[in-house]
Amino acid sequence: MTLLPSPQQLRYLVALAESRHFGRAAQACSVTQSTLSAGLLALERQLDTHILDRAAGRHVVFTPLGLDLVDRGRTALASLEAVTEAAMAAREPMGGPLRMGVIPTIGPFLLPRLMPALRDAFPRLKLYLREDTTAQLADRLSTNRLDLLLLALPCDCSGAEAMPVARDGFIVALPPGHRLAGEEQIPASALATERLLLLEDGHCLRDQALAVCGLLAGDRGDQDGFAATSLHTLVQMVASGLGVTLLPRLAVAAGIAQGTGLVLRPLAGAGAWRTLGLAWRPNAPRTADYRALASHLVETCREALQ
Amino acid sequence: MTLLPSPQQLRYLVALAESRHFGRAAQACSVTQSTLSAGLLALERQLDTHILDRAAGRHVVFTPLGLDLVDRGRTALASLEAVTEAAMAAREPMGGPLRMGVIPTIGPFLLPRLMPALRDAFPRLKLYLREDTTAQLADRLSTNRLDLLLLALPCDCSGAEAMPVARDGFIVALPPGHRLAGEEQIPASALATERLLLLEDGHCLRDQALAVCGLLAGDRGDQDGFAATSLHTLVQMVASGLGVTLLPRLAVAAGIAQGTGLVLRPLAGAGAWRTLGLAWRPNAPRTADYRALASHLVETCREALQ
DNA sequence: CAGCGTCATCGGTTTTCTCGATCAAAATCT
DNA sequence: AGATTTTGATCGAGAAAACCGATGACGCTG
Repeated sequence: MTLLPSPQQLRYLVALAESRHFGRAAQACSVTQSTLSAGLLALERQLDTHILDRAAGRHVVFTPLGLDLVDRGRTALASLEAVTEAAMAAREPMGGPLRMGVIPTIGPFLLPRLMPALRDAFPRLKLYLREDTTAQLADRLSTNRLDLLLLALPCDCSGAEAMPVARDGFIVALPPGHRLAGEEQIPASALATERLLLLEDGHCLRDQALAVCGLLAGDRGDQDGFAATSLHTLVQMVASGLGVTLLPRLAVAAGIAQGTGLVLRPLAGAGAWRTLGLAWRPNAPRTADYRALASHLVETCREALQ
Repeated sequence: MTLLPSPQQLRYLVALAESRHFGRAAQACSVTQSTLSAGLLALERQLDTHILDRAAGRHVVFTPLGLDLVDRGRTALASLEAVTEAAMAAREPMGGPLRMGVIPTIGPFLLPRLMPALRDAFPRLKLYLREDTTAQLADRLSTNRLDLLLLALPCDCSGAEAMPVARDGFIVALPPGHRLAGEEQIPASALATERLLLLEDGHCLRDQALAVCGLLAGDRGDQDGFAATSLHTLVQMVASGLGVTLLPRLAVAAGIAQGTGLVLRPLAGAGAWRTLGLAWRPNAPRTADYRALASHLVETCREALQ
């Protein structure tokens, strides 16, 4: 039988990798520096390898193998945690802390509605939130720093399991008095000749808006070099007559354009929406919780979209 | 900080799941029965759950959660092993034991050549072999019971990383005096009217042979209910005039048809071959070794195919 | 009902883990 | 340069955990 590294030692290892400082790493592990030092030395002795380059002056320097081991240690710890988490989840559903990532074009408009509903439904649920772009969230999901993502599907989170929860329609936002303001609905083709304002690169809404207009990403290169950093600034830009844009109905329903005088018209056409959904690691210990959360989200989204 | 299960406890858990007997499980873990029993109780206490259904009379019965935890424990142990293995692999490349799976239409013809070459090149390598069908091997790869597969690509080992090592051409095997025996090469179309003998279902060579003849699996349903269980029996069947077949060049080069009087002609056409390759789990601790092995295989295959 | 097989429990021993204190070396300050 | 501080390694002692052998409890079997 192989000699396995102890979870403790792995904790020391990854803590050291994160702080690059024995004392602080020890503090993070709630042990003394001597304990952490001895633990790491024991690990090196057990594996019969050098994890740290102790010749390298003052600072903590990992060997190439050391960095590899840090990575593997992290995943090993995560899989150990999955065992206890699965047990906890079975003992009391929706119990422990849940780290959820949300994209900025959903979060501010759905969460204010979602959170109270969840507090009522699952009083013991502790929901930690992080707002970031799809790519960033996907990275954090795959590296076990997030448990659950709320974003637009399909997302290229390799290997993730996803579940759709709602269709979010696109709304065309026009400055007051715009030539299209008279229409009930606006077909995507009518936007081809308009100056279409978009979020800056990295926001999935940008690509989805372009796609629904039949354009490729990069096709339309922010002619004036101005892209908005949030839906709120985007709305302001439209209001100052710089152009038109597409907003998610969710944001409109949450009142993003209130008081701006903008003209809001649904985008016409069959595919004039994007899919919102949850994504998580397959084999995650609490998939049952996630599915329950998803069905709650379906309800909340329906309400939020009127 | 979460309380993690100890690797020891997880070992006890999976050992018990495998033997369903405390005494034998303890023996497998090289501890006494009392130790294993106490360890499992401690685990149940730590996780505050019931893993075993102790009301269930005589035999060891797991709760549903218990079975889930066994599974998660297995993967957690595997990821811990990956840490030590990565260290060992870095210390001495091609060092430790390597569990390789091979399909039956490659193994018997390539391994006799491969093994001596590997022994020379990597004297410290300990290669454990298992011969089985692609599906079985893929299952064992994904459940960490095998490290490396030698098979025909593409294989549907979900999530596996693969590397091609050779093209193995198809050879048409005809009974002596067959009407096609005069040809230099035989086009796939000429086989459409022949009685094509194949391996039984489950062997990938069967599907590949059908595909290269432009037939779908199931198209040709072993009309007489007879399918061979190995290439050797297949050769015997052709020799007794029951029909014709396709053999991998590798098998022919290894002399599978020697002494049978069979007429052997290359199959003509651009796609008249299949790809042999290695497959392994991505993030496996010894991918460097696997790649080195792959390049050795390229050489051995070239030689084996003349 | 006696005997056997199986798992849980108990006391004692060995091993491992951890702490506080101390040391040596490098970095920083004076 | 010399003193001081910072940082990681080391040491001895105490605490905790793992393990073993023996024993107990319970159900199954003959």
